[in-house]
Amino acid sequence: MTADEKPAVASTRLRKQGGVALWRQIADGIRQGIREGVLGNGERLPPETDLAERFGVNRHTVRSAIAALVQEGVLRAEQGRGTFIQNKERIVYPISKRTRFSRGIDGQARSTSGRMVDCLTEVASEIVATMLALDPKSPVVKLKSVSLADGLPLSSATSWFDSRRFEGIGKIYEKTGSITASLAHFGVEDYTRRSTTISARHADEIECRLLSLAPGAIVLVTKAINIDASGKPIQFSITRFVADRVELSVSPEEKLEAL
Amino acid sequence: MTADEKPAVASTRLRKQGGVALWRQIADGIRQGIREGVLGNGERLPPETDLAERFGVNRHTVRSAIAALVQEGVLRAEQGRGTFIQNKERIVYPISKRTRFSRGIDGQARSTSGRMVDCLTEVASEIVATMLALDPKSPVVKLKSVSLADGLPLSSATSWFDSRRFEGIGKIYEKTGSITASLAHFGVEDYTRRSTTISARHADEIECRLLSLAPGAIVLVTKAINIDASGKPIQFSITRFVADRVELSVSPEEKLEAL
DNA sequence: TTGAATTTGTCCGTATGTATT
DNA sequence: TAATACATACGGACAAATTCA
Repeated sequence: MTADEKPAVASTRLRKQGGVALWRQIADGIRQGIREGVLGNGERLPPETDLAERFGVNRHTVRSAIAALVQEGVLRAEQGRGTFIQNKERIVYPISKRTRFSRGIDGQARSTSGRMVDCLTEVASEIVATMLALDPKSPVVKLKSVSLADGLPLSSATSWFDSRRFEGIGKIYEKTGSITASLAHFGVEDYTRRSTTISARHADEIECRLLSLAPGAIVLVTKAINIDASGKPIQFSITRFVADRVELSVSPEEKLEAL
Repeated sequence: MTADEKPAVASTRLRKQGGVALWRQIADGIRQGIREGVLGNGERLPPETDLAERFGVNRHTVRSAIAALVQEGVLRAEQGRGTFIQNKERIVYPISKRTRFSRGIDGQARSTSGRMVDCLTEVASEIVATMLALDPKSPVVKLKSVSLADGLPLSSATSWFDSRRFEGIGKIYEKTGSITASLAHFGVEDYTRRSTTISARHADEIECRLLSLAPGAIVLVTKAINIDASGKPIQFSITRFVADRVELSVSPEEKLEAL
């Protein structure tokens, strides 16, 4: 280790002041260091023990600060390796009358892919039946999938289809990796989005596992209904986007119609 | 304390098992208790010391679990009072060509109000100038406001307007509490939304203070451009919604046009 | 392949501060 | 004022994952 290496973070010895908790002051210090560009994307933070010594606090106090920044998505901690600055560039995902997954993120990532996680036929819940305008307890196909961009998980989607109209859509999707192509296989030439609702919350355990997220990560949740040319609902889907990697864009129709 | 009070949470003595951290097991236990309705909305959790004893762990271990659930928005901790179950009902906020704040949440809350936080004239940043289609470094009015529903903060918005066209819009907004009314005062009969982008992240310190949020809370961030009848941008705004209280709805135009 | 060093993760115990009741 | 309950900070110990000689 060289003696004159640049200080990764300000090392001003902190003391209780102004009623602001020490761990908050440390978190702010690291956040500022990142904003000022002292620490670039992907770079490694000094070990917790070093930081503790520099700030003149216990290791646990530094850990509280780091934990908060991991929650915010500013840092990423890896056991045995270190703590790193987290890239925050987001892929823009357009939501419009003609929302299509592959079209949406086309060109923004070097590679995109989709993988089916699960597919089964079940009895429609009250919500699903309403969304698909089916009789209560109609059989529906439930299809769960994960999409990746540049090898990293981007979103996880659960879709429901009328089982009588789209029986076996899971197998088609498994082959094509595309909802649009799968629907076309059943004679759906075109479909449009009737409605989308958007909310945000922390990812639960299952989502963390499926999307390789740290506990406490945020997901952007969209619930959407797609309808065919005659206006009949054909797909109800709940998609959980990794909030750190995605920005949704509600664009005017004309732009995408031109495609 | 009565001897036969209902157990607020399962009190199975936990031990290291399956490689799952103790504090995670406890968090899952509490989460499950809420899902199963053992703990209702607003009810108080037993004190940390009690929980620690019941689970057979140190108080800090329980604190880790509670901290995670506070982050998730499941619980709310109040120093000196206790820890409570957090209400999670959301207000639906429609986003469409004719997005209007007051119209949007009308009828979903008993009362709504807006308050101006700050208003000043500044030189447009590169982004703001681009969004408003102004020459670089043009003077712009920056207006910051907070909206409440049923007395609780719902969102905080920062808007920019061309200072030459909308000079003094701050004073009008302060009186009317409505952007639509303020713009009408400057002869803008009608305006529509050109674009909206939506992302989610943790609230920063300033947002936590302004919106009365616990550190670690999530905000849904929308960036929007409104244009007048001739297509000229008149407002660029960044709105931070409290994610626990809001769900955005991208609705087809026809519905709101009918209003 | 092994094993030591490094680094983050979990848990315990204790003490003190601060807000509420 | 006193008791209660959450917040912060310190110290120590060991586990688990990674890296590297």
